[in-house]
Amino acid sequence: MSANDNTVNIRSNKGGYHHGDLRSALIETGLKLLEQGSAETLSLREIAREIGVSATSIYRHFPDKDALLAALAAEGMAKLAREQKAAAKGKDGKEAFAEMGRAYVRFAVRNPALFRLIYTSLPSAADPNCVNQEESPGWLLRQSIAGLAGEKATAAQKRAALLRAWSLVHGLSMLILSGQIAGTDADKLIDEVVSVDSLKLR
Amino acid sequence: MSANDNTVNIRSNKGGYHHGDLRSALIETGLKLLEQGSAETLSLREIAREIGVSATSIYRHFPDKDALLAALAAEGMAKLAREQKAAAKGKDGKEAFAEMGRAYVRFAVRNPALFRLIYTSLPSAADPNCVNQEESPGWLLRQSIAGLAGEKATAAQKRAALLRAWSLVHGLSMLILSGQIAGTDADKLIDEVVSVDSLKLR
DNA sequence: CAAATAATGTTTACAGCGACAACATGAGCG
DNA sequence: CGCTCATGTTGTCGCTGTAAACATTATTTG
Repeated sequence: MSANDNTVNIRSNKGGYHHGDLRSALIETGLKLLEQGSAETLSLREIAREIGVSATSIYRHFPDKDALLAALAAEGMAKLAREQKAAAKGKDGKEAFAEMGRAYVRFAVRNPALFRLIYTSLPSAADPNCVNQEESPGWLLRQSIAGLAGEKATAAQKRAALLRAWSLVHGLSMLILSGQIAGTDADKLIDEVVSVDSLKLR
Repeated sequence: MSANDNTVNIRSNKGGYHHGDLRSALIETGLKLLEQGSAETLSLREIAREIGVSATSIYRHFPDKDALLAALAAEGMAKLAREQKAAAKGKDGKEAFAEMGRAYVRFAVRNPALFRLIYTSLPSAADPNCVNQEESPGWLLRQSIAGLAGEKATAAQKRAALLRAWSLVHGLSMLILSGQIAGTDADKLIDEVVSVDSLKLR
């Protein structure tokens, strides 16, 4: 369920001094604690405590807190991208896009702290070598939109369409998370907003 | 430029023990420091230091840090609403709405930390007695959209139109702030996205 | 296989933070 | 003038992130 999906070659805590796969454990528990609190209330010491390891051991795997948070964000981004793909699987065209949008908002609602973290742009996340590429949610939306925008759409038109689509789902997600949209069912909201007709695609 | 616009009836630090209008000073300096750092990096002690007052004096005016942040957020919300109004002044219909959208995004870009704070929903900001009403940006958008949506639009249609419009500008703002939209001119982005045609208004 | 070396985890320590309690000051009212 | 209470201060606590020095184990190498 976590980290890099290698079936964790740990002996998990064979008995003592060395943990085995602390790095994965850090990310895993980090994500877990993120489910019950924001990224700001998340503390390195709490993670360490949870794992049962000294507070400073973290620094053998990450230069500082931001680096760990960046790793969590990358993990979350991959998870979001996976869910988007899964939601659109089997569909194509308009429906594929709509399903991706739904998956996007649903992810935000179900993982508020993680979602916020993803889009909080710590300095480290702006690294050019970072995951801002193939696996990013924006990329996936781009692909689905590109197919939608029609053959004779210019590059600029496609770009604008992507921008509108992404802004729409992202904005809806954020507004829901910040409690600005009073107690309405999230799923209904998604359908109201993420209807392909609402995007000027061509 | 700050607080509640009352021309600060302070003697500003007449010489000693009592400051005069610490509460306003706290908000003012809080907003100032927010311009060069996030809400998380903002510390009560730093604000106090800046004003030249002891760290704990803050607690004579706010129960805790969240309360001060909530006050800053309220201040920011009012400022945003003011700029929206000003931008739409003299215009009406589609243009009024477009100008409001532009003002919204522009505000976000120019006041990133403050904008984020506004939509961070501290528990205190969820208070029912809070400013979530008339002066809120959402409310203003609602008004302009209501006018746009046509006479025979149902309430549900109007609600959906508002939701789409707000999501669009909010999402664009957030994406820009999080650095997801690579180095393009913000003003151009606004015009690309916030074109009334892109909203399914009727 | 044994010794050197590198990787990983621990202990100790420090400064900065938010917050509480006890105390000091002085403004406003009788 | 003197009381009172709002406002500002000092001292302290437990928490945080993180640096330095040290301990333990894995891994490489002779």
